[in-house]
Amino acid sequence: MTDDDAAPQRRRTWQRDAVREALQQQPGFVTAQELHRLIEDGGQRIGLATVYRALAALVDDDLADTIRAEDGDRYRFCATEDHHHHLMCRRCGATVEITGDAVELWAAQIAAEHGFTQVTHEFDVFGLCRACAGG
Amino acid sequence: MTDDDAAPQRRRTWQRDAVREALQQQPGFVTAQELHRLIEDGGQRIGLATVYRALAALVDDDLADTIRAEDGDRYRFCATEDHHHHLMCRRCGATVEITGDAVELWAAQIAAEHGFTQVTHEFDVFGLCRACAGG
DNA sequence: GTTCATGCAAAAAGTTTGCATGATT
DNA sequence: AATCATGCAAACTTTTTGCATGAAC
Repeated sequence: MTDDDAAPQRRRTWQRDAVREALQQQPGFVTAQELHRLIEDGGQRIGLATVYRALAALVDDDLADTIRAEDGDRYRFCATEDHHHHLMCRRCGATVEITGDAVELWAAQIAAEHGFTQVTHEFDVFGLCRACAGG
Repeated sequence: MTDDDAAPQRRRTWQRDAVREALQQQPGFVTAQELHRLIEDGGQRIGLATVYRALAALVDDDLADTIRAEDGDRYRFCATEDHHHHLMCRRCGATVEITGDAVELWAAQIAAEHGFTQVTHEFDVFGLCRACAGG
């Protein structure tokens, strides 16, 4: 049960700050590459690998959230520390964060019943938002 | 509203049959590569690209379903079987089908609350099964 | 001064595509 | 005979990693 929570002594660099800030400024989900372009368009030169590493660190620290999209993994700043899920519009990408303790518990229970450990789960709801469905 | 349902005249080949059959025999989600290996292990030589193309055709014909996993896109045969979810071992791939009316209802309710329509959802639980957790 | 982060380029990993050959209708 | 599918390899995309340099502690 050795947690890999052994906080690996995170150093503050302007690159990491830039990634976090750029991520926070985004309303929705962005890919690492989009974020990289955003930062460079802002006049700061930064390596793509650094963006990936910074994002991985943020996710590891539960400060960012990730989902897998068609064009790659998308990240979003996520101050809420709880695990939560998303309701996303298939058409315009509008996203609503949803939390559901019931589902968390249910997933854990199902897993336990079957003897599974180190459980994670993915739960996302897709649909058409009112605006996009709009007649 | 022009659907791209212009069925492009699909020809029957043993490769396409093999892919469909192999997919149907899998209880859970499989990657194209896993499917490719399964077919070849079954004694039939088939190109990986062919497996990808066959899967794309099945998805296009609504005969298969896809989700994005850590190790790539995973497919499952999806002929009108009722909606259910999976508990899958990250290590050995053992899969348990789980049903949860509560979650179905909850998803629908959340979506409705936010004015979303034409709702679908993905819910899968991943963990280590007892055997793989071993020790 | 030590340790960790950066940046680049190369490597992985998964998927798609071009093209000549072969199979299906 | 005319198409469409296959197979291979090469191209592509996204993400990760090795390693030398540079920054943070």
